[in-house]
Amino acid sequence: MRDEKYYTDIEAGIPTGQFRTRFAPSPTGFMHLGGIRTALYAYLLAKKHEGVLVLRIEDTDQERFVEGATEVIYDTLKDVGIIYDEGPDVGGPVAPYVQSERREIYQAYAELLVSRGHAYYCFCDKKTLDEQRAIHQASNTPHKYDKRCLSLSKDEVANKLSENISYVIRQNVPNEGKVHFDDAVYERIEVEVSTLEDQVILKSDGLPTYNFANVVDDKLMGITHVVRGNEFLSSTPKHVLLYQGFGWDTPKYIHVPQIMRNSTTKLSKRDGDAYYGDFIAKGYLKEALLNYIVLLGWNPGGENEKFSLAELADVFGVEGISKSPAIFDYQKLNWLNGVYLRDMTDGEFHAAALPYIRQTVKGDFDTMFIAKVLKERCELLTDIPEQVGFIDKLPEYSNELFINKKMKTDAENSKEVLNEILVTLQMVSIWDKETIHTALMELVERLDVKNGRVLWPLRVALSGKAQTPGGGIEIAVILGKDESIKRIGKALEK
RNA sequence: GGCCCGUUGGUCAAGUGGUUAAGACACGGCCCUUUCACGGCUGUAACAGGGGUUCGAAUCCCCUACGGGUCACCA
Repeated sequence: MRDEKYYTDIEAGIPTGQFRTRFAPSPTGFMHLGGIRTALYAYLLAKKHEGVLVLRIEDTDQERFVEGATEVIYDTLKDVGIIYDEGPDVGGPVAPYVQSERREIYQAYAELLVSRGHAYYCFCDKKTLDEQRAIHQASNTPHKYDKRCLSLSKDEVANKLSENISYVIRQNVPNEGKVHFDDAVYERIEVEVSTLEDQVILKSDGLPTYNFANVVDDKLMGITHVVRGNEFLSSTPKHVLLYQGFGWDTPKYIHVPQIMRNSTTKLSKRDGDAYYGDFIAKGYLKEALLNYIVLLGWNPGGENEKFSLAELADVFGVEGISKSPAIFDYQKLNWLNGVYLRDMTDGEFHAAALPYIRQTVKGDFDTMFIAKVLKERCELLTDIPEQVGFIDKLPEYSNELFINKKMKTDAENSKEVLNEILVTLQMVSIWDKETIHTALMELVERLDVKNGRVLWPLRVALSGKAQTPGGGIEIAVILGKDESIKRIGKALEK
């Protein structure tokens, strides 16, 4: 048994008087969208309160260890702009920030809890426990550990320990009474302790379970506000009991609702919609993704929905967090992504779009101009290659495309008009938007028809598509005079 | 199954005893010297159900239904 000084030495470093929150992911190799949102909320609250965000790596499950997984966490947070003030790679006053490096601390605190009667050694092996569980499952009665090891005498425990029998330490939950805590989102939650089990707090490998490490670390790291997913709502009463056992105050809890794929299922790895990387690969801008995510489960109050990270730090607050789960809506994400794209300058958009344009456009074309007309009609960068595919090579198309009810065009009158267009364009000497526009508008006037009668056939002849970035005139500019005339001639052959 | 949480239009959601029940996405219509898109205007569409409390309930209470979470030596 360690003396009091041991504990006071550890606790001496606890920062006080500041708003401290943390993001505590397990290194699985991927960053779940829900996790990023939790991190974001924590970050924003820390910013708002001029506090500190701590990054803590929860790697107490050795079986799940994944090489390079912590780097994924660092990189993703850095990538989206969530800056933490303390963490394994940046240090801080309450290091280490990786749980596997804190095993002595957990062991010491587990022993402290045992000495106070709030925890006890348990020597039951897995087989015994599995059997018990099976019995309860068969009879459909709720399973709870029966506390049999609690009745072991001090000597019995000492003997077993000296015999090196494998053991765990369990929390000793009182037999009756209630526990409650106040959540910033869910308000007061109260449960009967009789519904709680004597959970394992220290595993036989000497490492703590999540529920224990979490409490010890949050206390020792001076965490004042805990932001986490609401899947932890049910285990929070057990945490509260642990705090009480130590004689510590509980932090403020802020449980946030889940992000769902649909009303019954969560976002999943299988559908490729759970991880940050999935979305970046699909062509989403991280700013748009982050902005969308923050809106899932939080309402800004006003009409504005587009926020930069800096703006969010200002307007974000727990009052706006909702209780019910939010369903992830691709349509709205796409829309928001499009908003971000359109808000770029032409230069920025060109830079972002160029790699995608170049996937299908290999020829010598004015990519700056292409990007300009593309910007207004693009929601996802990954849509671009298909959108501009016709530029290099006219795709096969059906004459049906010339038929457009609204434009009052059909195969016959398109043919007539295209002949006129051909003649008109051949006379255009300066091949730019203005000149072509003027020439064609004169044609429209001379034929005494609506614009669409002329421009729709032009678009189809030049692109072989009904939907294109830019209108007929713009496409003509992109393609150049020779190619444009060639394509119109081709259309006339059809 | 026990315990905990949730339920306003297809989706995100405002709303905290008296509102014509916001707004956004999506969808439809109209407009905009070119389809689509962008932009503008406009339309369709909701308080899960049932009991209370109250002069008056989306708002407070109870029940039911549905959905989610949790009940591991995972986090």
